[in-house]
Amino acid sequence: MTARIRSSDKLGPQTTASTADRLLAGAADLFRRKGYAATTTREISAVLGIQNASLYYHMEKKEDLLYKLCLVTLEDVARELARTASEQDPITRLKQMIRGYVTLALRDRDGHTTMLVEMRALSEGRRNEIVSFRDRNVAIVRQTVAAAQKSGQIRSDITPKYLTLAMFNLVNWSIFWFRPDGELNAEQIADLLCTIFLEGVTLGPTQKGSKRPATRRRKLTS
Amino acid sequence: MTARIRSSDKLGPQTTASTADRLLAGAADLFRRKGYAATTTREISAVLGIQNASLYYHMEKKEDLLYKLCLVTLEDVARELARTASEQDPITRLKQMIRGYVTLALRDRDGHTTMLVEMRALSEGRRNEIVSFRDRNVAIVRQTVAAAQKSGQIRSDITPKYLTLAMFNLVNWSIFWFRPDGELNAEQIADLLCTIFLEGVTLGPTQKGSKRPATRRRKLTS
DNA sequence: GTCTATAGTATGATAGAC
DNA sequence: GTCTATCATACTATAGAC
Repeated sequence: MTARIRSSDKLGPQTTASTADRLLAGAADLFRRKGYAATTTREISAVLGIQNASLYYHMEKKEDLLYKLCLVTLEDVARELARTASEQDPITRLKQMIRGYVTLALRDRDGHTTMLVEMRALSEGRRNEIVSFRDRNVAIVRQTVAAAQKSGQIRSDITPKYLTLAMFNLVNWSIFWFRPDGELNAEQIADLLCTIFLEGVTLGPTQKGSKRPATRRRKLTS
Repeated sequence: MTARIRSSDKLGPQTTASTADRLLAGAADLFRRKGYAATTTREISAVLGIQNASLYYHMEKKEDLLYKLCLVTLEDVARELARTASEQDPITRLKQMIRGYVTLALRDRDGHTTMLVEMRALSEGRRNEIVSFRDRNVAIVRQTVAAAQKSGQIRSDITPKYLTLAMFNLVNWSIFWFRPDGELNAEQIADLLCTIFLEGVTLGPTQKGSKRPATRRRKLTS
């Protein structure tokens, strides 16, 4: 079982990664930056330093790369969500899910962006498979949202469906603007988005910072 | 000055739209569903019921369609944001901006999705132009966010930059899952997201619905 | 303003040597 | 496992008739 290589992995000078892994990582990088359709197999092979034809020893067709990327990325998400299974308190579990998911997605923007926006380029059968995999992951979050409603920890005037959609809205778009060398790292963005999702941005109508002082006193961004 | 045709516009049976307008609308629809690179000029011409070559009477090259779409979509956004200029109260203005923007984006998903995700396919010069146009729009929102902080209406432990990014996160991703024939219409989604952004999802630590009863009493989704 | 015909190029993929 | 050479196809865009 060899680990996949992500652009975020800081590889040592003499790292040996299998060609299959470097292929997937290189393709993910190009797919995120240029899109799947606009990326040519020649560009992918150039990243590996091999000829276009040599790619076809490692894959059958270009679409295989996209499919595999979607699959392993969704497996990462499923694994991350499963890590929270032991937590009994719904709201604590939801926080763990959000933080874990955001951190994961921002650390592997290539895979997540490709999976989320290039999924449509897959053949119908594979697309259906990937979509239902994604939906299963979303359903796990939604169940936790519903549990947090039942325990009276989060608002119930909005259905779990839309609360969950709003949560993914809030976190997913980050993959488009996050920069690994920016002022905030992945964990900090995760905390920030988690806080906004849970608390919102409004203070009391007139008084400043009087409402939820515990989280309001320390600055979250500089 | 002829109005652009959007897929959301309910055209009467004998509507006459210029070929240029139908071209832009047809391209936007394809670009959103398949992506810019994966959409061929033959598919675009087929939507208009003309031959591939006939397209080139209306444009110079395929990229012109993408450029024009980005431009008119950003002009729509600028116009929508400008409509709030008369409002003096920062938080009220911010609400108007969010509701107006979400409603606009969801009504013209073709244009907004294309602008937001296919922008990268533009030539460098045009892309820079479009990016700075978008950034000017974002800056207008950010100023209002900053004003709402100064007036003590929203939290100041997060910088205007990240509050604004979080806001656009929350609203932009909706273009990917919103369906015009879904259970909630554009205005309802706009209200819902606006509420979550302002209030968050958390209720008090133990007591149910005791915190912000005014907005919590009526159900926002069924 | 749309047509037919086609040029010119780039693409995904294969064949077969090493 | 990678190479050179190349095929077959699809694409954007142009030329010129109507």
